[in-house]
Amino acid sequence: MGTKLTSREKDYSKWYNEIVVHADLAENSAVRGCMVIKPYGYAIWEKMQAELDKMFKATGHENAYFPLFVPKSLFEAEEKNAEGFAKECAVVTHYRLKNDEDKPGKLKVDPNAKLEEELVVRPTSEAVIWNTYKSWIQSYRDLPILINQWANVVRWEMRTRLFLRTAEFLWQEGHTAHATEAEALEETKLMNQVYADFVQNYMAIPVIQGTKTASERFAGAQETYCIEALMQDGKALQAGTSHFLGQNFAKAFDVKYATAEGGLEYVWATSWGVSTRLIGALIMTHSDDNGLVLPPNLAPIQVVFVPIYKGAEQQAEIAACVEQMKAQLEEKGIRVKFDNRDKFKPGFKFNEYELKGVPLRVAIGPKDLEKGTVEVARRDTLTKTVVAQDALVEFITDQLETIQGDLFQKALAFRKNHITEVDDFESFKSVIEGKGGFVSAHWDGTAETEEAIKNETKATIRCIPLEAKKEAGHCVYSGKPSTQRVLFAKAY
RNA sequence: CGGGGUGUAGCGUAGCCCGGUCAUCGCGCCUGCUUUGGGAGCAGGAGGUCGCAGGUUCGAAUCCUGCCACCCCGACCA
Repeated sequence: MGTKLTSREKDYSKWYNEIVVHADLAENSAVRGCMVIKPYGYAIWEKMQAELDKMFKATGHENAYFPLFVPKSLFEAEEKNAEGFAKECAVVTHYRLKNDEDKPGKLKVDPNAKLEEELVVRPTSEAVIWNTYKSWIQSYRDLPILINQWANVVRWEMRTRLFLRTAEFLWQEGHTAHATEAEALEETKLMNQVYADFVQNYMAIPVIQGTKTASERFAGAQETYCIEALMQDGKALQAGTSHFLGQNFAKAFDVKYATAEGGLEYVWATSWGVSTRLIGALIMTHSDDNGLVLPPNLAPIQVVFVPIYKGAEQQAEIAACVEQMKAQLEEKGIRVKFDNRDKFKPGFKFNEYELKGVPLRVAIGPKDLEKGTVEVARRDTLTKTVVAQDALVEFITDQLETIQGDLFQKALAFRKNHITEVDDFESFKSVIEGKGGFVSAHWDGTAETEEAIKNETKATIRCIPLEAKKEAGHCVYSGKPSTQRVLFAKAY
C-alpha cells in the first residue's frame, strides 16, 4: 500500500505489476520464475475453481489426480508433444543429497543416487494420463472417459511474468477418451463453449472463439480451439484452449478398444485447460489506475462495510447497526466483510478496498446513524449513492448485477473498437503498430505467409474465428485468394 | 543462448564520471500524544557486511579484475 499506480500509457507492464503486488494478489518467490499467490489472490482462484468445477461436473466430467513426474520414456512417446515441450522441461536426475565433505554444513547431490531413468516434471499430463488410460480401456463399454484434474505444472520459460507466464502455474487439465472422432470433436467444441461461458459470464471478459492455425496449435493436437481476449493495452491473450488430439496419443500409447461389432479401434482424445493466467486476464481487462476491479461474480468480497466513528462508544453503536445489515445481506448469499479495524482510518480503508477491487463499499458514520442511511460506493465507476438502510439489501443485490453487466459491456465496447478490418499490408502494419488490438484480414492459409507477417510485424494469427462469415478476398500479404478473414494481433 | 542494463535498510532510491564528515531521501516499521466522512500530523526511535572475492591507494559505495544474482529486448510460451 501507499503507492500511487503508474499510468498505463507510460508503462503498462509496470502498471500491471503494481496492481498485482499492491492489491495483495501475488509476488515473485525466491524460486526463479515462480510466484507466491497470496491469500487474496488465491481466494479469487478458489472462486474460479469452484465455478468451473460445477460446469465440468454439469457436463459429465469427474475429477482425478495423476503424478507430477513423467518418466522420460513415457514423455517422449508422443513425438510431436514431446518435441514441443522439450525445450522447457525441468528434469529430475537424482533422488538424494549428502553432506559435502569439502564444505561443512553444505549438501551436494549424491552422484550414487542418479536415477536410472530421468523424470520430467509435467509441463502437461497427456503422457502419464494416456499411459494410465491404456489400462483402463478395453471395450467400447469403458468409453467415454471424461476426467479433469486440478494440478500444478512446470514450464521452464525464459521470461516470466506474474500470473501470465510463471515457471510453475496452477491449472485444470481435462483429458477425455472417446470411441468416435465425431464424439471427441464434439467434446472439444463443448469445452471451448464452457470456457467461453465461464470467462464471459463470471469474469466479464468478452472472448472470441476460434481455432488455431497449424503453427499455433498445441503440440500433438490435430485441432486447437481457443478463446482469445483483448487486454486494455491492445494486446491479445489466449485465455483457454481445447484440443482435438485425434488418435495421436492412442497410437503412441497403444490404447485400443473392442467395438460393439467385434473390431479393434484406437480411441479418440481431447484435452483442455485454463490456468491462473486467467487472473492476469482479469487484471488487464478491468483494472484502472486505482487498482483492481473485480466482477461481482468472482469477487471474494462483494461488499465491504467501513465504519466512521469517534470513540469506542460510537464504534460499538455503528458496529451493532452494521452487523444487522451484514446478516441480511449474507442471508441473500452475498459475500460481505465488515472492516472494523481500529488501527486504520476510513480514508485508508477506502483506498485499500479500491486497490483490491471490491465491487461495493458501504460507509456508515454518525450522520448516517442519525438519518438511517448509508453511503454506497461503486468500485467500477467510483460513484457514490446515499441509500436508506432499510432499502440496502435490495439496492446492493441490484447493483451487483448491474456492475457485472456493465463491466462486460465496457470490455465488449472496447474490443469492438479494437477490431479493425484491413485490406492492405500498409494499413495492417500501421494498425498493429499504432492502435493495436485485433486486425481482421484475409490470409492465404499458408504457414509461410503467417511466418513472414510475424517477422515483419510481431503480430500472429490469434485465431480463425468460428463465427467468421465466408467472403471472397485477397491475402493481405501475398494477394492470393482467401475465403474468410482471420484475426491477427500482438499477443502476450 | 545472443544484445543491453542494474545490484546501496523490508520496499523504492541519491551518491559513482571527478576516490577523502557519504552512507542520502521517501515509503514502511516501533514508541508517545493528538487525530478518524478519501491514503493523518507532530516528536522521538530501530534498522545497512554499499551483491561476493580479490586488486590499486594513506584512504574505495566510488577506480580495476573476476565471479554471482536480477531486470529489459530477442527466440519460446497456458
